[in-house]
Amino acid sequence: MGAEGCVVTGSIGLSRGGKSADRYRRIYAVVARIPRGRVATYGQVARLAGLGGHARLVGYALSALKDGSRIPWHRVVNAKGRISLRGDRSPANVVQRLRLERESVRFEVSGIISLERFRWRPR
DNA sequence: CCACTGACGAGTG
DNA sequence: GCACTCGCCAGTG
Repeated sequence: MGAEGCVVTGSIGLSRGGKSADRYRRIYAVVARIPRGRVATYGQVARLAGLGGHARLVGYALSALKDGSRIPWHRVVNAKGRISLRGDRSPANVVQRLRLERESVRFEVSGIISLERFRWRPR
């Protein structure tokens, strides 16, 4: 799908000065480009968005997404290849795993994804 | 303005 | 591989 043209409508309540809002927009734009069946890490997304070193912002930005947004947030995992949402106590955790498995992304017994195999490598 | 929290990551022992 | 620390940014009380 042409994710590049996907406009982000998910405002987070930041109406002032646009610095922060612009960062969020970049983050969403990158996540929207992750192809089906692939995953990217928070740090990777931050780096691709020109925000190297701010992986935490990516997680913060994704947490602000609403249900129904077109952003494939489930394709973002941590550096260990593990799903981590609010200390593993959120139902969204299960949703993420199910969505990924449905895209053929396999989980190992330890509950992690082999980044060697499924990491998105944009060219 | 300060303290605390939160979908993280890299470094250290 | 695990536990702990520090750095970074944004939002809330």
